[in-house]
Amino acid sequence: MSSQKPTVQPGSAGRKQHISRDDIIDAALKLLGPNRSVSTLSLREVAREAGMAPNSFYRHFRDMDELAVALIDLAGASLRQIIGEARQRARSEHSVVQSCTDAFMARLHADDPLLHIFLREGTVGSAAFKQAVERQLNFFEDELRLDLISLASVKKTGLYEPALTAKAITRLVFAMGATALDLPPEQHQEFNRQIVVMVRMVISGTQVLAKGQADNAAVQG
Amino acid sequence: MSSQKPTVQPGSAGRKQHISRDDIIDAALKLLGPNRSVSTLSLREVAREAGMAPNSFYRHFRDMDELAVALIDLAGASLRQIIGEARQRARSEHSVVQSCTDAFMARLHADDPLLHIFLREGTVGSAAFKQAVERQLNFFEDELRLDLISLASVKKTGLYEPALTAKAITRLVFAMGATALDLPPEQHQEFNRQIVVMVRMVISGTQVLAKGQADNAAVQG
DNA sequence: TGTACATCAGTGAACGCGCGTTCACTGATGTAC
DNA sequence: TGTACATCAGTGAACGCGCGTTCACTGATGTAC
Repeated sequence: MSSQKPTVQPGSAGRKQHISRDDIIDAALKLLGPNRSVSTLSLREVAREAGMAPNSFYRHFRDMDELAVALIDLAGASLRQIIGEARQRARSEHSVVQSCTDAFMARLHADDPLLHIFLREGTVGSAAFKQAVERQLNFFEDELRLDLISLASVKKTGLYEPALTAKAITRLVFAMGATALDLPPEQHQEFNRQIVVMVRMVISGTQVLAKGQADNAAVQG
Repeated sequence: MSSQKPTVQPGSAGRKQHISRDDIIDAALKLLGPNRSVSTLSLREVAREAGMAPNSFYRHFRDMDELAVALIDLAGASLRQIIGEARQRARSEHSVVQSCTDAFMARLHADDPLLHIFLREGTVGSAAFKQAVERQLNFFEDELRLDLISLASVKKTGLYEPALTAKAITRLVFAMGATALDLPPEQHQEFNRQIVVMVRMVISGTQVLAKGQADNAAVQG
């Protein structure tokens, strides 16, 4: 039960039968935990945790950067699935935005290392890494954009620049989420409230701007 | 004119006369440039750039982390001064928010390494580092809060939770700024437009929420 | 003014360490005949 | 069912490197007398 030792079963001979990409990814995630940064992981450390020789790493990834990109893609896919489920659930019950925000924050407070990387380290690292993060964020923005459009159509409200609105909400929520990772649990509830209000501000704002635009057009037209 | 060599004057004997904290900070900034991350700087590298022996570093900083905190404090102070000047200028002329946003983005596109660190690396690093970033952000939020209050009072508009509004704007602008660092110059203008619209959304939103609140109170009172 | 001395910001040399990467290897697995 | 062989994911050993940190030192500067 020693917590830091690599997880190698005692009976295993010198040579591992098979190592998969997922084994390596799992090892990396185990090491990352809630507070460590990807950039502080070393190839040897990951190999050690995966119970394999350091040079075996190269059979699966070109370098640590490629591993980092894999982690981000995984994090994005995982989070999007969760948000997607929340979106489905919300169709019938209550506000889509509220439901998605709840799901996001539940995940946030679950201390998922994948999400931590996504939120924290999107702006540092190699160009490839940053592009991977940006790509995942764009997926979110795109799905949210569609939500906002259908929401506006149902509620008969305006919507000023849907793409920009989606971007603002996404970036705001992710930025706030990143700082929330360092918050003590007793502040989670207040934090959740703040996020919801902020999102409401942006949505109310986009409706006002849309209305202003429509009024203008009416005057001119 | 070789670009990467440490800046040591040829005539200097083995021993430096005097090394200041600022010399070390300058060396760090020179190394950081537009794209490198603080966490990739080594003590020896900074010392080399400053033209001093590695161990001399300890005469000025406990470790690299203390240097990083010093950089952040510097970045915050510098940016706040610029924003402060923009705020003063705006008093008479035009919108405070517009003016501050302009100043922020001008600075952003000036490739100031200090600002890069501030925007990019606020969510990684040691606890002390993250707290330093958070502290600087809170300064911004506080000043913006006061601006928003006086703005609302002048324009006779409502203001729902000034502190939260200020926080939303600050975080949104900084998050967008961080991603903007990787944008090619020809997209700067479009980016600036997006930021301004986003801020307008939040401000319009807070006014709507305040109005809703007031109406509610009127009905109940 | 001169001398003795304390201070302390600078230094050179050395330490042990973990790192990424390379090399030639090995042995399990699948396939052709 | 056997046998020979190709493939290739695994390995151990070794490399050179830059790192953070330590130690005892030195010599410029300021101060007391």
